[in-house]
Amino acid sequence: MGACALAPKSRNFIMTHAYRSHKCGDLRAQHAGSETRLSGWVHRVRDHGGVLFLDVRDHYGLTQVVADPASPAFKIAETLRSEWVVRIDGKVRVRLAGTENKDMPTGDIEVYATEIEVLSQAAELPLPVFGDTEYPEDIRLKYRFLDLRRDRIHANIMKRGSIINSLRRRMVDQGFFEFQTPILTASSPEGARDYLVPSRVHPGKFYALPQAPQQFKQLIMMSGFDRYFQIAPCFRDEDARADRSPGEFYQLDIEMSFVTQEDVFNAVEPVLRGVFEEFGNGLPVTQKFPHIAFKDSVRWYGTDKPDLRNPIKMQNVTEHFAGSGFKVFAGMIANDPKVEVWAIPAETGGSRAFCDRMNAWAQQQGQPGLGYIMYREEDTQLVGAGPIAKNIGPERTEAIRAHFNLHQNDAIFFVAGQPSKIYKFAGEARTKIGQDTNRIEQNCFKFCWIVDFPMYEWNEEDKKIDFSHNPFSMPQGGLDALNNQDPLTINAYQYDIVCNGVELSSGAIRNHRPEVMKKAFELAGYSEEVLLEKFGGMYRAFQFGAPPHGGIAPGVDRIVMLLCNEPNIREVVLFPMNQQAEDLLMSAPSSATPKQLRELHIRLNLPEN
RNA sequence: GCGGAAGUAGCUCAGUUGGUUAGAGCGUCGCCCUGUCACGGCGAAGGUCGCGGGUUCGAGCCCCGUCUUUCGCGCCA
Repeated sequence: MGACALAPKSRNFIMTHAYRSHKCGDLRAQHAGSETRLSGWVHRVRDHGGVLFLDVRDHYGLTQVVADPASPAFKIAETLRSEWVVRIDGKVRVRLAGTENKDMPTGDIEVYATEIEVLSQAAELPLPVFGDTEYPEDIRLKYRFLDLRRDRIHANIMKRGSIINSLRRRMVDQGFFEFQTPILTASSPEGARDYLVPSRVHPGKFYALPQAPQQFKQLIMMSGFDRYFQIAPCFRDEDARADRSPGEFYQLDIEMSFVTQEDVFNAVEPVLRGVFEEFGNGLPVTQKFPHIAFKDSVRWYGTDKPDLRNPIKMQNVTEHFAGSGFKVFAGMIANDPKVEVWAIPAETGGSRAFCDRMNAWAQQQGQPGLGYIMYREEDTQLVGAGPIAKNIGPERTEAIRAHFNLHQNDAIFFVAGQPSKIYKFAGEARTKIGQDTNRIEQNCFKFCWIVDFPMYEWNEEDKKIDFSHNPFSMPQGGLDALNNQDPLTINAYQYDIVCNGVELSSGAIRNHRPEVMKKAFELAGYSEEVLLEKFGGMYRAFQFGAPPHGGIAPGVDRIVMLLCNEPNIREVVLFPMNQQAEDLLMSAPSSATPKQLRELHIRLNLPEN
């Protein structure tokens, strides 16, 4: 470190700084014999009566300080407690032979204290900094400043910062430019619930915090800029999940002009791959992200965010069951042309115990059960066992085996029904089978693009067509498709990046043609008036020469979660809110004063109790 | 809004079938200890068992309600 290389050995220089000549991670054997001044927190005290050890910690590291009765600092040293803040003057010396600590970078030396000044005392700790015990969330959040002193989360937050720096550098290196978009803006009628901010100047009117800078980044393209990015705060008033902060989160927001979908992929893929290679502790990262159509992803993996570390790929095996002796499936297929049978191969799952366990699990999930065939060797022949194999007969059993190239002691499970009703359960079964047969690859980052999302979906509740994702996406086939195709069959130039089953980002090539946009909204039941009223600024901009453009927005918090190997987003956020969207440290949200409310022309109408 | 789990000392947890004075480790306080790095030893303080109600001769334990935290569902274009 620079400081240690520059620090001269003269005592005079050391005393020119009030708090430190070195940081707590600086000192090495080469410094032995020199004077030093350290400041930091008392991490741990080991008092042997005649000799006393203090581990002194700062942001940079830990140094062992020693005092004995011969030292003038001894009396004060004996009074020190955990997390007090101290300034230590002393002499660096090599530790006695055999007492070095190989686990500490500074473990070859210690500082013999000659003077100790207590800079701050600490009350009894509600949350110990030392050690790696788990603590309840509310205490950690209330005393976040103590929690953040702890190793793991301190390192996570630093890693987060480094990752964001790296993302910025990689974007800038590719010719992107960072823009700032407004925080106080207009409510957008689609999507998540908005956070509203009352206007003092305009009684009864409200700003909204942006759910994402979506419209702004498109307007930046229409304003003649190109290659926008921003580490953008986004605000959504929706409930939390382990991987979803309530209230606010950050996106690497990106938009580019004159691009096709491939151009966006080529810009973003190296950034993510690079950052995962840089910060992923050397774990292998997918080199070329495969493209998987939304439709295929659902059929193969039962989800639009597949975990490709799980090698299991489902297949449609309806033909093997149509007209077969397994009457349950055969009957379903005969009665409803939409019914399909999906098969989930389970290598090494061919034991009665495993299949029964899966079946019981399925019933616990509210399913009638989970049919299966087990393959076993009998008289050098591979045969199928279990009720289904008996019912469909050896020929079909063998055809299914051959289709999946199954071997002895493998099994295969079946789910039947309309795809839209079974895909979710089938996906869960795939995950469970992968986990329970130990087939999920560990220690790697498996990426893919999910492409060709449907433009619309059927809203069963309101009996109408809805935008399935982003209403600003360009439909594949353009106006022609909107005019002539069944809307539910139209795909959009809309895509997601998925890593290890985590949806990292979604993006789209935008709809930049006003007539296409008008038609697209019309199909979802919105008139031009609504379009003008809700998206007036952007719709107007489309009338004055909008470039073709598109973008994407990877979620920064989730990237950091994956790279820190943390299952909970609060472990990678400095000052997170709890699940009820409360900041227990700052006590937010809190009541407003009557004066504040009066200025804002707000009268409260609180619920009972 | 709904469902699962948890709530016992400052902190992490144990607590048997409902039965005497609710325990341990860490921390705190006091005493001892000259080579520890999870230092060690002796001792002490520290509890409305989340809260309210019920059942019972008797409740940390059983029942009902409620609050808090968390995980999931809904929600998140």
